[in-house]
Amino acid sequence: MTRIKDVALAAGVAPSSASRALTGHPHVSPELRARVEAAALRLNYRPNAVARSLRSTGTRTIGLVVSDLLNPFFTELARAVEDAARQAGFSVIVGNADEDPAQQDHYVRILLERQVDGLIVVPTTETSPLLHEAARRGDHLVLVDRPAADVDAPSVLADGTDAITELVDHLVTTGRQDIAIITGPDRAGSSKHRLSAFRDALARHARPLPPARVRHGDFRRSSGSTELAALLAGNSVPDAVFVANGSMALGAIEYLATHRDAAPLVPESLAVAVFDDLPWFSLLSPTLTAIEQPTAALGRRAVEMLLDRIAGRPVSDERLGCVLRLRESTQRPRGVSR
Amino acid sequence: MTRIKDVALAAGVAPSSASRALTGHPHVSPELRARVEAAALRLNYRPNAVARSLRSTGTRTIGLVVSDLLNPFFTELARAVEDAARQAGFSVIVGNADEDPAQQDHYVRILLERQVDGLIVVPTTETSPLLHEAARRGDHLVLVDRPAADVDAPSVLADGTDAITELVDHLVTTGRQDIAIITGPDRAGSSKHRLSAFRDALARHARPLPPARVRHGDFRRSSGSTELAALLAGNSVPDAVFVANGSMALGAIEYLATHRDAAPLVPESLAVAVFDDLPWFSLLSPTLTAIEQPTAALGRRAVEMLLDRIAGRPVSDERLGCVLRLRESTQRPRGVSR
DNA sequence: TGAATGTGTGGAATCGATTCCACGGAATCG
DNA sequence: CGATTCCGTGGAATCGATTCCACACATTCA
Repeated sequence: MTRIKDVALAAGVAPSSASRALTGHPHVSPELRARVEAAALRLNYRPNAVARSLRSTGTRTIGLVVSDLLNPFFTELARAVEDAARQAGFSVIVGNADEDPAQQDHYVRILLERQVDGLIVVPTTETSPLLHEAARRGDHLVLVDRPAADVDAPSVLADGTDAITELVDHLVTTGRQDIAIITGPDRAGSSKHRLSAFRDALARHARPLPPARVRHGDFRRSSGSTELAALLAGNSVPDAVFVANGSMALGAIEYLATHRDAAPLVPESLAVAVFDDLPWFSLLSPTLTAIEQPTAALGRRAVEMLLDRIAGRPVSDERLGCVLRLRESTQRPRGVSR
Repeated sequence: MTRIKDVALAAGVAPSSASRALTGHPHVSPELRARVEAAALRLNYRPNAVARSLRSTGTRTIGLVVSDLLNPFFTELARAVEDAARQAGFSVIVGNADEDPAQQDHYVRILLERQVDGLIVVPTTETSPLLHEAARRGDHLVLVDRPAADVDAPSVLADGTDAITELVDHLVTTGRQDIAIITGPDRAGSSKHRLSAFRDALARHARPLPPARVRHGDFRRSSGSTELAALLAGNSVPDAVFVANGSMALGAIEYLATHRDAAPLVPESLAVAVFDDLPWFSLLSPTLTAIEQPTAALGRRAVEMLLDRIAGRPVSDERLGCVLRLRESTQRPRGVSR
């Protein structure tokens, strides 16, 4: 491997000068710079970023720990983070926690050992000792999509309260009587938040949300099927269901499609709505009512906030709004008024 | 920050001994090891992976450069790679080339500078001077999903020839007369391969594939719409179309959905089939015929091959088969025989 | 019992770059 | 015109860990 020493030798200068020439230091004569650059090119020199990072502080790398890479929402988030990071000259190391707190900790630890300049995390749990400790030690940290109560770090979240309220209003005014929710695990902040926004919205219409109408999935595809099946198994079944993320929605729709004869008709006897909008929702029949999150914006803002933090600029929490996309799956069929 | 020197001091030993104790070196007395471990725990010592990598060779990191992270196929691939890598104790740095050869080169360069132990690349182009050079220099490299003629590196590809042949047979025997293809850019090896398998399969039935029936998209969603629109714009339109990847299929279906009145009926007057199967294809009506790739297996094998290569074990190319999933979108409606 | 081998430990060299410091010469300033 | 600042450069220290080497001591073997 050719090192900077070799380049310096070939150019007839000291290693220190070669380094200055190649990293664009101000006080370098054009003549020397040209000689060094020529030598570097001739020797096909590739700087060793590991050595560089050791001496100078900073790796120009940020770590991203997401809770489930297979969920298209996080894919898009990761993509946005990667994009924004690259534009700022940073690389991204991605860790997939798979909704498992232990695996999340594993990645946080690894990434910190790798001396990432900062960390963007979608916390799988609301309380995490390791994240708490990292924030306390002054590691640069930004939380995204889900809050974490005990971690002292800024967060960027999608605030779905208004959209959820609007959705519930729509369900109630179109005559739905028995409204259920399939939400995520209680340990996830986003899950709790969506549930309470939902409950509050129902309360405004003086509707309670009985425990039997709250199902906790794990945010993964298969739990969408299972939990919907559970809801439909009783002898009194709901006439509307709100699914708290896209992956579980896929599972739920699959359940409906594979049990077409036994399952209630959508939207006639069952309204379906989803938190998180996916491109193919409008290709289904009926098309699927969904709440659209500002996914890419979340990723971009997370990176901006992290870079601010790294640069020592002040950073505060941020909430981005969501938009309700009313489609066929929550429509009362024509003429069936009550 | 606490360094190993501090731990050594606290434990009353030399840094070299501390290092041996913590890295599980064989000749260390249990007593000393215990003292060092206690000190490390007490000081909350976190080893600096950058420094470690500089001295010892290897970063236990592999680089993955994919051509388009938003394509669910690559998401799943990335997920599989990440999974297999983690199990082997490696981290993954992901770069997204966005189907742009320049961006691909950018990432390959960055990742090599970061001293990744190996590189898994989905090449955007069939010939890449930088990859060629990297392979020549002996950097560990594995290509996945698409071949690259001039790069001396092992590859893992999904071989769709049989499935494509089967599909074409099915289209021809169910009476389709005018069969078209929307493939990817010519620079992508996978695109060329799918096109030629398709052409060969037609040729067996003595069917030519006229230039007007071959549309080149860019593998992205929007080009699916545009190219299908172009096919349907002429005064003679095809009665079957094969879309060469999932993202373009999404665009194509969107086009059909938004032009429902003007567009031909599927499958009655237009059969639609896709290379790459996505979970929601069977939720559409009509459900979508697709060729399923062994996506996760591709990712796993790529990692295994890369690790073999790093360990100096011999590695050879691999081809994994695909499966045709016949669904409604290519079915002749009952009674409309010819 | 003497030689050979093995074990546990400390000190110093090392990985490859950046950066601090010093120094000579040029430019600037009062 | 002497003093100060600035510029360009080389040599050496440095980042934090691992690993080579040497040495003291214990063990094994012939």
